[in-house]
Amino acid sequence: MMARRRSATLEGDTRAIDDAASARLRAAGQRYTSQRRALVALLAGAGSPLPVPAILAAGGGLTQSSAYRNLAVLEQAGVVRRVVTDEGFARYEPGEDLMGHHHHLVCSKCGRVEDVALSADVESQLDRSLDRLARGAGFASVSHRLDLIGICRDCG
Amino acid sequence: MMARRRSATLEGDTRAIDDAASARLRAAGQRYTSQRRALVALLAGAGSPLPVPAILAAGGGLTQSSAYRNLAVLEQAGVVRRVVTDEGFARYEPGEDLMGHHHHLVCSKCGRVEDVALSADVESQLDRSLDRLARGAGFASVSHRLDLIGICRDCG
DNA sequence: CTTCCTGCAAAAGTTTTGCATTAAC
DNA sequence: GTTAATGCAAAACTTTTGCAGGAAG
Repeated sequence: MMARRRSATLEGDTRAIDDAASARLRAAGQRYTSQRRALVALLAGAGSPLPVPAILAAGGGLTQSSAYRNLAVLEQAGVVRRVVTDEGFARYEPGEDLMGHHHHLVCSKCGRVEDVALSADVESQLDRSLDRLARGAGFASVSHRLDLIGICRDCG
Repeated sequence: MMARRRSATLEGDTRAIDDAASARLRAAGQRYTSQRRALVALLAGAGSPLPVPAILAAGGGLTQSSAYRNLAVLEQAGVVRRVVTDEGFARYEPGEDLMGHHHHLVCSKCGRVEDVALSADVESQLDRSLDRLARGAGFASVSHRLDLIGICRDCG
């Protein structure tokens, strides 16, 4: 079955994500330590962006300060992405090009966050519209962040 | 010239926004004090969402705690909206139905935020797609938040 | 006069930083 | 061996809360 949609990204492939992370950190002059490896594996397997407390609770045995420091390094290397919601704290997920471009369904009651993808044609039409809009406003090299806010099945 | 696009919202009309704010606060059992009036006027005239330090610096003479408390009250009454970016602090703007539905152009270098609107047809097609997507995931009553991230003319 | 709002001060929460120690290359 | 990563503790920062005094209805 080759029905899985083709993609230029590494999607759920943990091994490939690990390799990419290694290469990018090396390129950035950073070491790929076991803590960082564990962080990347945890985020890659999570299916939704994780807040720092959840990362600490996952048992990797890392300190709060190391978590923040390593996440910052991984973010700068383009391996992870910092996701903000209106919860008052940040969440982290693998970078766009590792996970594939996607959006978030956010429950406004419980804060639950789920990954979702837009269909390719809607996404590309949106991209074109946003590009035009941004150019008109003098903004360059535009990406976008689209979140859906609603009530999840458990809270509804 | 009446070329200004028709809209069901109050858009830039400060007087109408003030009246609406008054009505909503009364309906919520809250008073429309001079501080709150000043807050609403400030946000309505700003053209982009303001962080609390900027609100304090605007000279209204209000305290930090009063600013946060009043913004929370105004948010619950549906008069203002709390906007989160990845800056580590929140910004505030007049509520959607007062300002009109719009999005934000965010400069990833300097943090500058500008209001922009999508064309009506792109917006409505997007709405339909997102509704379908959310329903499929079991989410109800969905709104969306779309930000464009790029480099502004001053930073480019 | 009763209720809510305001200011001041302290607390709570997340994230950052300093410094000595340990691990990676 | 040299350089960078880690743990612990303290600090910085945004936001929230307690409480006494003051304004609004």
